[in-house]
Amino acid sequence: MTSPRWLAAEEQRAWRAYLRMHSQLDAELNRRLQAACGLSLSDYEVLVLLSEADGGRLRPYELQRETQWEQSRLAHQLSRMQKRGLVVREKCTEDGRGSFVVLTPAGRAAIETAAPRHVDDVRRLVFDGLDRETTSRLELFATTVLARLETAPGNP
Amino acid sequence: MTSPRWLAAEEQRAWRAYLRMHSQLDAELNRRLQAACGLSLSDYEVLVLLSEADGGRLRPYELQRETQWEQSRLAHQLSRMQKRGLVVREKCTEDGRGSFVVLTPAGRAAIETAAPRHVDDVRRLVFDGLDRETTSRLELFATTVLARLETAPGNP
DNA sequence: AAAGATTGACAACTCAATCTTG
DNA sequence: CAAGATTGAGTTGTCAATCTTT
Repeated sequence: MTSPRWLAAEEQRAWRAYLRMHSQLDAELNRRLQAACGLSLSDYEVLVLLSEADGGRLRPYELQRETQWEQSRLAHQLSRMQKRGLVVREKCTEDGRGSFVVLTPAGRAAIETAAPRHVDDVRRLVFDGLDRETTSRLELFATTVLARLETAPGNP
Repeated sequence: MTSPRWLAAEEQRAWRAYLRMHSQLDAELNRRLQAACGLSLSDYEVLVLLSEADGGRLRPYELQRETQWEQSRLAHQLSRMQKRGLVVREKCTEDGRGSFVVLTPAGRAAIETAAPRHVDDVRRLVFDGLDRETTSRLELFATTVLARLETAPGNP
């Protein structure tokens, strides 16, 4: 039995700063998107994927693959968006089990209004402050952790 | 009227990787903490702050300052934790408007069990994969964005 | 009125269960 | 049974309103 391996001082600082930064940034981006366009970041993510897809239509499982959300989270999200008229669901003729999610004109209008604004928020709050080296390290950090998550051993 | 300034390709990649990484990591840390200790990350955060405080007691506004949460989020969180016996609220005699949040023995036991496990998860999923330079850049990234958030201009 | 704090209504997420078709 | 997808119950977070004390 070994005593717990705590984080080194630099790691502690980095971790606490990271946690605080993320929650603040996420909240701020959400507030702005909500205030300016009446969309949440989740709405935005779905709308972006649909707008980039051929015909503005995707199968739910494709959306799930891209977003990496829980299946039921996606279903609830789509139901809410449908109720607000941003998307509609259609039956899939090829596979009777499946369905399609289709961007409505209102949904397309929403994302076209929201995208430039949101990108501008991200640019100003994040990337305008970062040099190339820090940006590239950010990507390295993210991809490194993602790789570790994929091979994640359960708690032994 | 200028056309929107989109993100550069490296920025896009870094941003998308960052978003995906965070949501995956957050979910995984939450699942592990929940499975092993029956605590959420929010519970954990409150318990850490209380356990580091003198007498295991803090005023709600102090918790709010540290967590940077919305006032009502904190109040709801504390009510739930109180219902589960992790904390209790006491009246503040000095200031009739205020109250104290106090760690119970059960709350202290919970954080003492959870902390080493959770730190281990963070170490294994994150820091064991990062070299000193990347860790230091992570802190720089976080503090830079935090600084920008503090001077955040509204959407002009 | 402002500070400290709580409440209620509603929105969003998680987990487990369910339904339908392949 | 497995794949694609949805539903319902319970938890957590947000916003606006409220209450009490300074």
